[in-house]
Amino acid sequence: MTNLDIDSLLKRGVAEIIVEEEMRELLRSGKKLRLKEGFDPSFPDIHLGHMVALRKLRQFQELGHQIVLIVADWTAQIGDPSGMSVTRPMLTLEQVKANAETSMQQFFKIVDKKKTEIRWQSEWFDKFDLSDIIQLTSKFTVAQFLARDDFSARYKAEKPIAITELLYPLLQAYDSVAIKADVEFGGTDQKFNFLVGRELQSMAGQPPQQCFMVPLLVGTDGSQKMSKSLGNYIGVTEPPEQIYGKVMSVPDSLLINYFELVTDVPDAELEEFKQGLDSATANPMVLKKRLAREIITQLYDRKAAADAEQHFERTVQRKEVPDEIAECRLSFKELCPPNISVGIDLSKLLVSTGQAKSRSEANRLIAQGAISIDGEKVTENIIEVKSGCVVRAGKRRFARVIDIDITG
RNA sequence: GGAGGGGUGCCGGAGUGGUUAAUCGGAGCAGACUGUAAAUCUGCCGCCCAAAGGGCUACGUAGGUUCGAAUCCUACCCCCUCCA
Repeated sequence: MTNLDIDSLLKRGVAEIIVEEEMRELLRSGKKLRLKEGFDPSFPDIHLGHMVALRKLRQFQELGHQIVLIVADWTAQIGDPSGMSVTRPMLTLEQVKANAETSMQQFFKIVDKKKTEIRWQSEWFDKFDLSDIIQLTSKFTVAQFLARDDFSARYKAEKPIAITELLYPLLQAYDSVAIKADVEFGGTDQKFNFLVGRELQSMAGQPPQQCFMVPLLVGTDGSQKMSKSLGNYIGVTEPPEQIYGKVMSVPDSLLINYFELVTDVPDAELEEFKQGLDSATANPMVLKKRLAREIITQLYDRKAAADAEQHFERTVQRKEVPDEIAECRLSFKELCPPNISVGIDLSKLLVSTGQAKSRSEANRLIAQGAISIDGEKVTENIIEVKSGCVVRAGKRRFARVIDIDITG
C-alpha cells in the first residue's frame, strides 16, 4: 500500500486517529488487521450518521482487513451514556435481541457481510461473575471516569448518573480485549470508551488498539448530531422518496460536509463545489439534488434515485399530484353530520384517511387553507365530496377517497 | 440518617390562589415567498362536540382547603446537592 493511498484513507472523513503514526505503521506492515466496530442495538435503525464510520470500514475491508462486528447486547441493556444528557432507559434482553436482527441487516447494506466476523458480547459476558466484575472495575477510578466530558457535564448540571453507566466504558473496553482488536472504529463521542479499551488491553498484555474516529454527522436540523432520539435523522431503510426529501431539507451550509462524509464524490470535485458555492455561481439546490441521488444510489440503486428525484420535482417543485396515491375506502354516510342531507364533515374525513391526527388538527388545517380536493382549495368544514377524488393536506399528504356506499 | 433544593405541555424553561389550555425559546405543522422539504416572514401548535359557541382533560401521585388551585395544606413517589 502506497503512502498516497494511506493518506486518503486516513484523511477524508476522519476526525482523529490515536495514534496516527502507529496506524500508518500497521497499514504499511501489510498485516491483516482486526477492525472492531461495536453497534448498539438499543435502536434498531441505522441512519446516515452511522454510515460515516461504516463507509470507512468498508474501505478497509476492500483492502483485505477483517471487520469484527460486536453486537453490544449487554451494554445496550445499560444504555450508552455517550453524548447523552440523561440516563437512557434500560432495555430487556428480548428487546435487544429483536433489535439486533433488524439493525444487522441494515449494517450489511454498507458493509460486506461475507467478510465480517459477528460476535455477541454475551459470548464472554454471560460467563462473567461478581469477581470478574470487581476485578474489572478495580482497574479504574471514579475521578478518571468523571473526567469524561458527558459525565462531568451531567454531574455539574446536577443531573443523575446511574452507576451502571460507569460500567458501560468498561464493558466496551473489555470487548477489545476479548476479540484482540487492532483498531476500533466509531464517532468522536466514543473517544473515552476507546481509550479505556487501550488501557485495558495494555493491562492484559495486548498491544493497545488504534482509535479511529470519524466526525459526527449533523442532523437534518442543522445543529445537533444526527440521532434517532432527536428525530433529525435519515434512516438507511427509509423509502427513497423520503430520503430524497429529507436530504433536500438539510441546510445548505451542510452540503459539502455531507458530500465529504457520506459520498464517494472525489475531493477535486468537492473543491469545485465549494468554490461554486462561495462565489454563488453554483446553485445549492442542484448540488443538493446530486447529494440526494448519490446517497440513494448507495442504499438502493440508480433507478430508485432517479425515481425519487422525479417524485420530488413533481410534488414539491411543481406542486403536482404524485402518480401513486394511497386509496382510502370509507363510508361517506358515516362522515355525514346528522341533520344534514348533503355533504360530509371534512375534518372527520381527514382523520379517517390518516391525514390528520385528530379532528382538532384537521380543523386547524382547514382553517389554514392547507386542504384541497382535486386541486381546489377548501375552507368549508361541511362539503360535498365525490367518490374517487384526491384529497391533499399540506404539501405531502395525499389520499384518494372511495365511497364504499356507492361501490359496495 | 440529617439539612436544603427540585419535579410544569414533544424538549428546555416561566409562572407561586382568579380572563392561565398555562409567558417565552426550540422542535413540529400550515401559509406566503423561493432556484430546494435551505433561508426568511406570518400564523397555528391538548382533546371532543353539525362549532365564530360549548364541553372535557392537563402542571410527579393521591387526597384536602376554597366560590375558584399549577399555585395553599397533608401523605406518598422520584431526582439533585451538602453533611455523616
